[in-house]
Amino acid sequence: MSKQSSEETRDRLIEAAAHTLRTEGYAGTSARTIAKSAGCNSALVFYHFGGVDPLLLAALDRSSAQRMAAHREAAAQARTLEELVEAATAIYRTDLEGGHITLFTELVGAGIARPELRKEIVERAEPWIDFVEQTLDRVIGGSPLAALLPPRDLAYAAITFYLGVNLFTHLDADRTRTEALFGLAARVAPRARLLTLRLPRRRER
Amino acid sequence: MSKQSSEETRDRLIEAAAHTLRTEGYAGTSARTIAKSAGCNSALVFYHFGGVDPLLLAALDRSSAQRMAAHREAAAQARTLEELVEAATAIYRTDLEGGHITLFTELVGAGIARPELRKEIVERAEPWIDFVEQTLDRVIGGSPLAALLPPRDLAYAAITFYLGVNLFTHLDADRTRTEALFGLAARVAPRARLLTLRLPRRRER
Amino acid sequence: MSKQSSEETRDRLIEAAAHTLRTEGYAGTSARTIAKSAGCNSALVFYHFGGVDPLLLAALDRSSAQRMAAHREAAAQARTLEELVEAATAIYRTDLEGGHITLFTELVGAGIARPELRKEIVERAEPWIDFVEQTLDRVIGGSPLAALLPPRDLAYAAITFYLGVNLFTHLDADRTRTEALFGLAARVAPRARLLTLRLPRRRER
Amino acid sequence: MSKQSSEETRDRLIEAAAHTLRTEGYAGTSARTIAKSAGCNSALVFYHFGGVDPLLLAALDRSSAQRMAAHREAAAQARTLEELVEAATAIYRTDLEGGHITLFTELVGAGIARPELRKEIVERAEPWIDFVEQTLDRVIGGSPLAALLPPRDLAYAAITFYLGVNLFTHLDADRTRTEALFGLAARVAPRARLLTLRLPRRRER
DNA sequence: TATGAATGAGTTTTCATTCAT
DNA sequence: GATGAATGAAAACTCATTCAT
Repeated sequence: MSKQSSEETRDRLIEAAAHTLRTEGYAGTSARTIAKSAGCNSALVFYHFGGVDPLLLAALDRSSAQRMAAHREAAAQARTLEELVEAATAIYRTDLEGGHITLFTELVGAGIARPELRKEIVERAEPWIDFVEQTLDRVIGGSPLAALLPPRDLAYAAITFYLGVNLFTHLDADRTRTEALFGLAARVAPRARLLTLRLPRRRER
Repeated sequence: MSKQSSEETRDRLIEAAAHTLRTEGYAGTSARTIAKSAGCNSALVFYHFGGVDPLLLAALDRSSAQRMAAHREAAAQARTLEELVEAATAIYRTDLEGGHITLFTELVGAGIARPELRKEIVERAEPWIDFVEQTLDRVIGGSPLAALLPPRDLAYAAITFYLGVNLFTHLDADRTRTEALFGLAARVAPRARLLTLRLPRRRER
Repeated sequence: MSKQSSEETRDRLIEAAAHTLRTEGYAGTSARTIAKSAGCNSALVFYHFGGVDPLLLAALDRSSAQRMAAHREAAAQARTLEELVEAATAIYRTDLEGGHITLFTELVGAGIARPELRKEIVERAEPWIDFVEQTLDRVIGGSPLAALLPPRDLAYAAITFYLGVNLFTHLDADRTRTEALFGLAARVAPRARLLTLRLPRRRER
Repeated sequence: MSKQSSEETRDRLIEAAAHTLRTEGYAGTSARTIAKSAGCNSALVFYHFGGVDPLLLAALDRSSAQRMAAHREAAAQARTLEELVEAATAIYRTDLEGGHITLFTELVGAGIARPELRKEIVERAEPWIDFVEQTLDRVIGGSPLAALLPPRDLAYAAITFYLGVNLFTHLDADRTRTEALFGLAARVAPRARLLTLRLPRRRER
């Protein structure tokens, strides 16, 4: 019926995969449901991507690429830890509205139960850890704080935390709780450098 | 063939469910695989528990009850934030070795894609948030630190973080990274009260 | 818990079977659903009756016995064909309200698909054919009408018709249609004897 | 293994469904038994028809279409009520031999216990009521008999009766009884117009 | 008499995947 | 490139039935 370019079909499938994953969840996402949403035959999922999971990973990659470009720019503006927390908060809200969190979390959830997926997911987290590390290094690198909290570890902590936040946001309908976490971070960030002061002898408690 | 007490069979099924979930993941866990592992007929899963998910939740409940008892005791020993971080680190290691993290994380992962499960999982997280809050309240309640970091919010942060840690531990084979996070916490904890000092005017960066 | 007499339990099961059949239909009637409604263990269905179908037949027998007693009395009042049609109409309405039609029709429907049941059902129709035949014989026996329409055949026709009526009443929500059938019979009955007049030569149509 | 045209497979499935329903009854008719009889995979029942019941209804529709075409022609030949009864008798015998009665009655029986099926079955009875009404209207319309026995009501009575006949034929192995019913009708039909004569005063009985 | 545990066979349904066209 | 037919495996779940107690 339709003589479309390969590229266009792949594109439609990726969009449909992302959409289905976001609206139906991984459990409701199959070659058929994706294909129906894309308006094409489900065999194309295998023809173009080799399977359902590779297609979903392609959707994740597209989502990640978009976010990475946008977030890199946003993070580049931050000069202090406070600004960085502000940026992270904005990033979280953008990700949430854009459905990226849902997309990502659904795949993480699926990966938990499927070793093949697991590997792919973890690989795709590395660039983000690097990104956060580089950003932290730029902002606090060389400072006494960086000596106490090495950017690499801090990056890993941030990503781990963000993963938990994503999960909770997804599981729990109550958004105020996750928002409170960013509020907490905003209150701590400007004080973080205090952590590097000389520690007075502690009075017995 | 052999008529056993209900309790014993239920017990075997719960153990088998936990074991299957830990070794095969949620994707490999079905009434059949559980029953095979328990050495009984798969219809018993429905007879005794009404379905697969209720059985898995029963397994989670058993795991949670055991952990809650043990961890409550461990946490009760902690008098300072440092000791609390130490306790949390020990808890994490115990949970990891005991397979509790895998069990819990598999169910969280499954819950992501299944709204019915989601509800149950979130409900089962509440007692843990309460537990952490109470513990924090006992240790830092009334201090200036508690004013900056309200135990309720901190508890939520801790659980969120722990959730992220569980996930990463489960996804990523490399355990040194998660261990590093606890090391970070151990270095920060004794300095946390510095955060409450008066903030000197910041030099322009 | 309850030490009841065998008779009482059988009774409760029979009532429960009738009730379940009426409200849930044969498809929703199993040893378990009946037992639950009777408030006893489903194994008792087999202990007391040997299976689900024998129990349902027992329920049918009880229903039939009640109806036969009542209907025999009602039919005995009828002296003419008109009165007999009136009585039949009343019987239909009573059966409908009493749930007998549902009970019977559900079993007939089940019997259609199950040869073992079929036999039992047919056997249980015989006394009714006899009853109708006897009644017709009393009312029109010896008359010219009986020569044209032998009571035995007429009885079989009536039962067949009643079976069809039961079925349609059960399948079709619109009761006015079946009511119209009885209206038709009421109009024909007083004229039936006209059928026995000498047939005039027919004009070509 | 072998890729055939959709039409051919659908056809085989419909034939197999009709055959299974006729020989095994609704209780013995499942996606598996049908597919085995059709020599194909049982998933095709769902692929092509969406379920077992839709397939069975398709089989009924095919059977009905064939019968409607043939019976319409046969009924069109009848000019008098006698001829109509003859035609109906022939129709009954044809339906019986062709297995249509079994097919239809099995589905009616199944519909009794299944509300979803019920609706479909009743809908499929309407065209037959219309057909009988039209035929009666053509044959006795405008006559005094039609005033006494309105074709619409008579059609409903005929279908109800035929339903009962189908049922009894199906339940009871003894065909002579149902044959006797048609004999009865054959004797009454030529006399039916007598019903419209003026009713003489009845002697007290 | 009554119970509840247990079983095996059966059901519908969905899925990833392959393949001829 | 794209389609629709086909397949086999697997899922959750229900049922009649048996049996030790």
